[in-house]
Amino acid sequence: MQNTMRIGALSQATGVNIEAVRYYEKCGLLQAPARAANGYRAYRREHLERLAFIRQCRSLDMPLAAIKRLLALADASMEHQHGIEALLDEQLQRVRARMQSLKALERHLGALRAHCDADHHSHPCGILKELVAAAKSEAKLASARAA
Amino acid sequence: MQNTMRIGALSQATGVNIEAVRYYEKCGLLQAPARAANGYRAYRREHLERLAFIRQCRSLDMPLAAIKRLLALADASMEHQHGIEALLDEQLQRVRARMQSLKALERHLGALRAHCDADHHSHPCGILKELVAAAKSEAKLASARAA
DNA sequence: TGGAAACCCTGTAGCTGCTCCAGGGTCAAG
DNA sequence: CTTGACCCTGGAGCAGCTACAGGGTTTCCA
Repeated sequence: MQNTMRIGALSQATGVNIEAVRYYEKCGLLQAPARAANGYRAYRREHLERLAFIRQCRSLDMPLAAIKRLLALADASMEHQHGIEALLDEQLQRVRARMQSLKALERHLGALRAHCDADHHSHPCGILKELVAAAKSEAKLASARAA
Repeated sequence: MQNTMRIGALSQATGVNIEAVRYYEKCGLLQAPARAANGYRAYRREHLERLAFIRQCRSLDMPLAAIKRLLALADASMEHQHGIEALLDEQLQRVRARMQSLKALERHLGALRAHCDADHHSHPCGILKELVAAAKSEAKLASARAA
């Protein structure tokens, strides 16, 4: 038995889109596999594992460049503890920063939405007025800055 | 006095990049302004206000398409309360969903990082082992699925 | 044995929301 | 008269894919 699989099988097995698999190869994340006589890619177990690894990292929302660095570290040796911690911390920071701004955003949107509900009965669309008013006062400041 | 401004002034006043201003015009968010004899764009107060409005919305992280819809509603009349609420709710949902996934992500990363600290003294790089192991077991499942 | 369906290949264009650049024209100050 | 600051258009680039188009190959069933 030859334990190789074609791209379709790999895709099916991992749940990774065929085009994405080829994309990872093009970016140098997934090793280029051997080719069959007809030019079809012939993947082996190591590819499957590496692809799974990539997806693990992607599920942690790491950018491809970071994964590439991580793979380089892993390929080189297991000794680069420090680099890996740094990578992870970096990623954690990205995530936390993004979450902070989303929280602020949620408060903002929530306030706007509440305003709308409150106004609802008396007069139409407080939200839009709110946004427009905010924009106008911004605009006023802006034209002041300009002058 | 003619109270028109050129793109540079508008950009300066609002803090919006010149290229972004032109981009908004191209996308149909910002009305195309009149042109001076030399072809330069001549903006007026209404443009400034609209640009400020767009930025307000962008600061709420609304996609341009949503802002466009909102502007259409606003231009048509103030009566479309319902559409606007829906738009806002939609946006709120996007934000909350994204936040949920970021929270899960943070837990994940945090756990991994803690694992690393714990292992630190005994043997090198628990994280990488962790990730590799996860990838391998995923790969095993995957090849089972494939067979 | 024939022919359709399912698979594979490469290369390119599209998505979002900009940013940056090349290769020009315009205008005021020194 | 030239230098520098401003403006124009059109196109490429970023991430991380996805979705073609336009070909070749394999497989299965009658």
